[in-house]
Amino acid sequence: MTSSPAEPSDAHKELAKALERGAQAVVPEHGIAAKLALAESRNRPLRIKLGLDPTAPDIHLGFAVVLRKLRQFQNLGHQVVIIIGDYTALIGDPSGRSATRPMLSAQEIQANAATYTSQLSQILEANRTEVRFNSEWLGKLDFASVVQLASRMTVAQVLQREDFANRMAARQPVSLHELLYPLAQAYDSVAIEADIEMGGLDQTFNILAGRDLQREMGQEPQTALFMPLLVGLDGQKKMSKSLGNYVGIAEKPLDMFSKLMSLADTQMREYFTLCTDIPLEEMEQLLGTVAQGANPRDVKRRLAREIVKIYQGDAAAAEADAEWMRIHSAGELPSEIPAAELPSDAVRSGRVWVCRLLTVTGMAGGTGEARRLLEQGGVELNGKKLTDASLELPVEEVQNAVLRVGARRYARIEVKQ
RNA sequence: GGGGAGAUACCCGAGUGGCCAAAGGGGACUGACUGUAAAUCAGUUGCGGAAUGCUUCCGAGGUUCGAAUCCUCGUCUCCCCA
Repeated sequence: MTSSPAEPSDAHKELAKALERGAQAVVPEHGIAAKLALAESRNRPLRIKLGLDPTAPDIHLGFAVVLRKLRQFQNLGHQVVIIIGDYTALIGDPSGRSATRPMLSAQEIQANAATYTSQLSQILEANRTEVRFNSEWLGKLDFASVVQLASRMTVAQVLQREDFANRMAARQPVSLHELLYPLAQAYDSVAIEADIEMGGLDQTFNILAGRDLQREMGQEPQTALFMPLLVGLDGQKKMSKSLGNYVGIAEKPLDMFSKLMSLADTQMREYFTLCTDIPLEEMEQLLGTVAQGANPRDVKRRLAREIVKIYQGDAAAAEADAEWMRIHSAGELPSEIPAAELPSDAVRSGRVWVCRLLTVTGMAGGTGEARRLLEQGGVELNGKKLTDASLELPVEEVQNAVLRVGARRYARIEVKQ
């Protein structure tokens, strides 16, 4: 059954190198080239597996790293198999968690999975993407089959895992059902006959368990392709929506651009590698110019522009760049300033109190905050700094005026009659 | 089934009768600096047209001149033993 796969050619190795761009690890080491050779010798596309937790879907650059990698395989004619872990979500993946995950309700899972599929199409090619729910096969297993499957893995093997080991050591509870998680994920690989499984390093145990189980069940073990987790804009934690350090792929070009420009210089290499298709040699050359004294801002602009281009197109990227320069470098006003309405009941005998102006336009959360912003010198009206919290402005002066709060919040005032 | 610990602002967390609108840290916001950032430094961070003003410390009652702090009941969380 496990006939030795064909020897990879130089061309395979070359392709594998490109596919391994940005990867953190590949197990076994030359597994990608080997799979490419296998695909060619058997004249069939590879099946690349990616398991997704149907929790909160949020397609941001971090998630896009993995999706773009999948797309790369698709471009070579391979088949992507997305597994929505609706059944495993009932267990709750213990990976990287110090506590038991809450179980999701069936409705939550359904709703999340639906949004996933629509979002995936933004990066993946639909006709080379198969979306499967693992309840399809896991739900069919009866207790005897589960027991039999479970017999293929030992408790010691499972407990070896860091998460469990740590929790045991810290006397945190580990529920029995959590021990079944790796087994379930491994069985997914068997069910869909995966050639390659992608995931983060936090998935090491689960993915390698898939290899073991496949071998046990007479299949050729999958190659594991580990992609790093993209560090978010804060430079500290992995990019995630809940941490607020993310860049969504559907954001407005200027927002995307601005967010990317706020990256720390030291994160540029990581973002170039994982979020763009710029050849690595070119990246090195660009980063090299910075070392020689070039303004890192310009290299970062290039980075931001490349990324915006991928999702919003070349024109939008160029526009975002120009706009950003206008605002930040030339210190000019943005070309589009959101309008804010000033309701008539905020006006008293032809005058508006500054604090009211700030709260009513949403620039300050309350009078106290408005006062603070004024006192701290963070408020400008038509380029004139305002600092007096008791100031009453005539309506004529406010109509159509540009209100700026802090470095980047603008509003054009529209007085409602 | 038995025993114990706890719930404080966006988050973590100190406070155990008045000196508490509540320490400290994180985060966020503002300013300075800059290369745009990061880093650093400084300030702010319940509401309030500001006042010896108002509403807060899981919820509901109570004790007291006075409660985040004490008591009762309730809700929820965690730990230990079985």
